[in-house]
Amino acid sequence: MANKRAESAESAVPFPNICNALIILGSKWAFPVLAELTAGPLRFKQLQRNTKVINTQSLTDTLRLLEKAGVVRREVFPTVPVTVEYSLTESGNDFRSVLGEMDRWATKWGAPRAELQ
Amino acid sequence: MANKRAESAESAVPFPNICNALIILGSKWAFPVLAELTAGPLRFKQLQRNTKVINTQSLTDTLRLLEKAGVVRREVFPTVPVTVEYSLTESGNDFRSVLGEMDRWATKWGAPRAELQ
DNA sequence: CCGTATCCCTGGCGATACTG
DNA sequence: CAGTATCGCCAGGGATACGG
Repeated sequence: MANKRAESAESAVPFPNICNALIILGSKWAFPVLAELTAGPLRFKQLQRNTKVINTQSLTDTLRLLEKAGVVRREVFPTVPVTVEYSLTESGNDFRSVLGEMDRWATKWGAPRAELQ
Repeated sequence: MANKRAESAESAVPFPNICNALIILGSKWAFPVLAELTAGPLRFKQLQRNTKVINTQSLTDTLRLLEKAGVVRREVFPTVPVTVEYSLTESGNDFRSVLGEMDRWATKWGAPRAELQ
């Protein structure tokens, strides 16, 4: 077994700053919401319809999370009834490169189970 | 409000193939384990020590998940007592570019809450 | 050393009802 | 329309004990 590290290993984790990104990707609905918003701003109800299954509570939770993470901006327009629009911030837009890389990888390696049993 | 999409939106999700990647990133310990393995093969106990907090059950669950996802390879050496070594597959190694992109993003946008309250 | 087998327990998610 | 307020559930994670 070609393993030098096993005997002398120290826990020096690569990619130390990823935590923020993981918080986003960890939440169940964060990605679908983000994906929807990459195509342009949307309002609450519209997001709810597009992401399909999601219920009110989960959607608001997700949006609050993404706001705190700084990737989504919330704008209120004082119409009657009130209109609220969600859009990506600059960092949110930049996050697309992450999603793009994930997509490239997922496409390249397809269905994993198939070929390696 | 500059929103054309809100009125006519259809749910055509970008990045349709990401699901596999999300399965990996979704599990709590998958990333730390993956991160450890990017530096080289490790044995079970060593992984457990390096990733610190993790317990036996969670670690095995995580490793089985990563095996099924095709990113981790498990090799048994019939020593006494038995030795088991975990390493990244080709797709597992390629996954580093995803982690790298996440790291780049997380580093660039740092601590989110601070500046944009 | 490398796990499997249990049990417990928390928080994320779903569903529903209601307010500004 | 855009949420807040509750409640219940249960899958996933933690701790421990034991087997090959």
